[in-house]
Amino acid sequence: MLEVISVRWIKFVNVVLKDERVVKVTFSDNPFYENIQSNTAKSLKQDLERYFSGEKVDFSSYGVNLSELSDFVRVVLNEVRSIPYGSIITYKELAESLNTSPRAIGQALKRNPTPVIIPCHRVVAKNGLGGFSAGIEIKRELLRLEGLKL
DNA sequence: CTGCGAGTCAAAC
DNA sequence: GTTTGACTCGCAG
Repeated sequence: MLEVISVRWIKFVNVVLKDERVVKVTFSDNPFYENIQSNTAKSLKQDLERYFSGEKVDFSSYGVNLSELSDFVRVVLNEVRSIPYGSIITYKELAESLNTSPRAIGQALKRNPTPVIIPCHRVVAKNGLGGFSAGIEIKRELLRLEGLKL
């Protein structure tokens, strides 16, 4: 069962669900054709709309499908999911808590298929912003939504 | 301030 | 095997 959510923001944010688990999040200039059936998808759409209008929303209760990723990436992304709304951590700090290196963390984050749901934008460089697979301006705006500025 | 080299480690080639 | 980063640190100019 495949479902699609598309909500308007500075760009359209498109979320693809498979069997009520998030498999992919993308950003685009035009909306995706929606297909919303399950209660999970309905509730997620509402949560996304609330989040992008500036409300504090926690996505950690939604299921995510990470089966195509390596073990290392899964471990990193799981750790990232525990970062609370409105707070940030550096690549270095994440690396230290997982006994690896900042660059390896960056590699793993780049492979995050579901930005926002897995809040990889809350991981920043020690001095500055770091990068973002969907574009650095998206990351900056996500942080601003959560009341942070860099 | 800016630039460069080295350390680091998973992924990609 | 070698190269390449969503990084960081230290040390020159």
